[in-house]
Amino acid sequence: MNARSTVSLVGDTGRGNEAAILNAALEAFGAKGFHGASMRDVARGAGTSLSNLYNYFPSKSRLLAEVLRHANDELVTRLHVAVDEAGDDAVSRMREAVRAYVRFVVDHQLAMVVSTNEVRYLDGEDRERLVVDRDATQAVFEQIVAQGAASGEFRTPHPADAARTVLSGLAGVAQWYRPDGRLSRGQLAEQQARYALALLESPLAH
Amino acid sequence: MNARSTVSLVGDTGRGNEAAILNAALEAFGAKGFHGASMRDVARGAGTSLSNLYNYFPSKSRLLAEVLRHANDELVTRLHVAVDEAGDDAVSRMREAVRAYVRFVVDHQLAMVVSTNEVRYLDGEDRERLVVDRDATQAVFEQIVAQGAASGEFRTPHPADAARTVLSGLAGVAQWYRPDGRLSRGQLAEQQARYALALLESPLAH
Amino acid sequence: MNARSTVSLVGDTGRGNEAAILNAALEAFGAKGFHGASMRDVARGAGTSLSNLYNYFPSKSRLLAEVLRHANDELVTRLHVAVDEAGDDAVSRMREAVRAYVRFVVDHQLAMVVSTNEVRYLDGEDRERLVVDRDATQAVFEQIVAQGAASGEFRTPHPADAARTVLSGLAGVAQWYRPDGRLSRGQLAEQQARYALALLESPLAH
Amino acid sequence: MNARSTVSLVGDTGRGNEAAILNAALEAFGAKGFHGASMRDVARGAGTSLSNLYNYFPSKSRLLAEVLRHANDELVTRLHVAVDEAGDDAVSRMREAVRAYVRFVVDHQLAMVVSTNEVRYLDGEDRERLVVDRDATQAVFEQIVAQGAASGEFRTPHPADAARTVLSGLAGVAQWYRPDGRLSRGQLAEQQARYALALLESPLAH
DNA sequence: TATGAATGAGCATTCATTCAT
DNA sequence: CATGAATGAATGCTCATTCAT
Repeated sequence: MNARSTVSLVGDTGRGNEAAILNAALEAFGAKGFHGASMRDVARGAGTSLSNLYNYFPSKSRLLAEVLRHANDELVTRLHVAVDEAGDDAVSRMREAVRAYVRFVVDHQLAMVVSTNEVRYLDGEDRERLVVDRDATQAVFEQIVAQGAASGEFRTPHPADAARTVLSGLAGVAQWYRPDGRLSRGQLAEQQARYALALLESPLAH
Repeated sequence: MNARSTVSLVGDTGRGNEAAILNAALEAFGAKGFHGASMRDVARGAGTSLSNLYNYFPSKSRLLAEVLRHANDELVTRLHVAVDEAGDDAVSRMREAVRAYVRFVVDHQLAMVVSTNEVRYLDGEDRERLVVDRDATQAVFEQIVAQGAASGEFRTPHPADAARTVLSGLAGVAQWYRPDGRLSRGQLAEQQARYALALLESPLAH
Repeated sequence: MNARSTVSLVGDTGRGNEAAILNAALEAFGAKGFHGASMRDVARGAGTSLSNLYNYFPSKSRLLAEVLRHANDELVTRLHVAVDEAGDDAVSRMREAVRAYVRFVVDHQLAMVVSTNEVRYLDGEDRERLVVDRDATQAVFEQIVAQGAASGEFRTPHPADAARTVLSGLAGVAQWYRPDGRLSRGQLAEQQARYALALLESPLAH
Repeated sequence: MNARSTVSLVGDTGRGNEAAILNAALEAFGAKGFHGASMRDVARGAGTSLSNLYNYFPSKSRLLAEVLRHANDELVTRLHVAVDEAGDDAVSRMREAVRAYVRFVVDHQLAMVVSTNEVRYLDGEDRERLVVDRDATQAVFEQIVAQGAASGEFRTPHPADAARTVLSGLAGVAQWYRPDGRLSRGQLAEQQARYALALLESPLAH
């Protein structure tokens, strides 16, 4: 009941082996880390030749950047859909945001882990771009917290700090989650939502 | 007022260059990651020759293990002192535990970051030993949460899950903390304590 | 008249630098021994880069194994041709076998020396394979001795022991032979044949 | 009946750890070859520290030289004793020489193997000295063969060549001998003596 | 004698990347 | 797009040797 076969992060891009390479890179970076994984590892995983990698990505670093971009895009998309479909109050919106985040972590744990652990190895320009994209996610949460603080739904002071702490906890899920764990995907999402709302000192939450 | 010059994690061990090597390794692994940093980097940082490193540690992997062991020992020691000196109620104990943890993160952020990011590169045996040691820390938090749940101080269900989430958030601090940030060390500790108690649904906490 | 420029052991294999690498390895291992010669020595001798060696052979040990395999193949081939072309009696067959062996030693002394001295450094699996191949050579001699013993051509008891001793002496030739020595290739072969037949106690031999 | 526990080549020299070091070096060079064995291996085997080795021998190369010198001294001594105690005729003398040689091979196989395989790694001067010492051994055999050729006991022409071939075969014994083999030490010696005399075309030998 | 710490050179091997085809 | 061969730089690690004690 609990099982959920992880699905490839990147679907066919309409460009030959591109998706296979990106997914193999995700796998390799996830298993051995950016510096621990070699381009040969990636090529082997993608079922293509080493040199062919360079027909798609000009460098290992750019390959990592693309992997992380795809991961972040997927997360952001899910987040926006969830928040848009939620009710108007901050509690509902936060609950849906947390749920969506947790579901992403469960569906694409490896992508989440790699995103967390390997950003630091991005080249300057790519790093900055990703930081900006990540800030968008953070902004979603901050805005909800701020809304709740204004409406009295959340009593925590310093909305930005609190939002960051909530996100820290959510990102942390990827580090310990195991698909065969006690909680189902839905239960895990529910639990994390409760933690978030409690942390934000929502008087109605429990 | 906010500044606090980070102090070496490892003090003189009474064995030649050992402390210098451990501290240089921490620095190097922190800056470039385990696989990104070379033994030459470590040697340079320690002011000794590459080959001399191997008179102290038989491999890069064992060097990492020793760095992480020292870091964890320091954290565990601080934690136990803090909890022992706290009052008897769960709220006080949790507050002190969180404060001690945050102070460790601030004092030894690099050690904390490396501990979080590079454990995965430990060899089998070393990995297991560290996991055991880490579980001791987790046990401290779990026990406090369980105590609070029993006494009614915390209303959160599933003490173990909640404790893990609190710890996730605290470990996360090391990833974004900057010494020149808005909050002083004490304020940061206070804030995190509040988040933790709120998350645990302590009715008296705020 | 005596000179005979040693010819490369390995001819073009149709795969880029492979033959050049094998021959350079033979030269290097012969000059400095397996552990005394470095892959850099081999690369230099083959006129290619160090790293390119690994596009052909996955390790120094496997490179040695291939060198020895080529050497043994050549010896075995020559031996079989010689014995097949000899008369039916044991004396003729032994004489031709010894002659062929000696000619191989003279033509590929280095290969012979390396085969003798460096087998021990082969990895388990490669070692076993070569031992099997070598046993084939020994079997050729044993069988001839056995035939001669049965027909009365050789009066030595224990054909297997005698065959081994003959082979020991032949292999020993590679250790002291000098191309500028007193005896020509043919004379040397003749002399060794006489020694072998005498050792086997062939009444007609002299 | 066949067993004969190999005894240390070098007995106490009256100089601290010297004998232990020499024997450990023999063991190490025998197991891994001169370049494959490290001074650390030798130190470990001798139960002393790495640096202490240099109080006894100024270099690895000189250590090898001393090992080989001790081995050759023992062989030469045994050989001279055997020949001196033999009768006056060439056949008896040759038989005793071969017997003594074989017994040395059996008693100190490792020393024999190392002598054969690692001489080539000796430094110029040490190499020359050992070659001279070895020539003494060869001279013993040559002289016996020459005597036998003169007296008609041996009918082989070219005494020097024949002597060399006999010695080649004897040295070869060390490469294949196993203490648990079919033949006892005495039987092996007898067999080799028969081979030698046959090779030398001694009409009375069989 | 004996040791532990130190070192510079060297080792086999792997790396990301390039290029001719 | 795809490949196999090629390369220079780097990697973790070991080496014989030295030296202060």
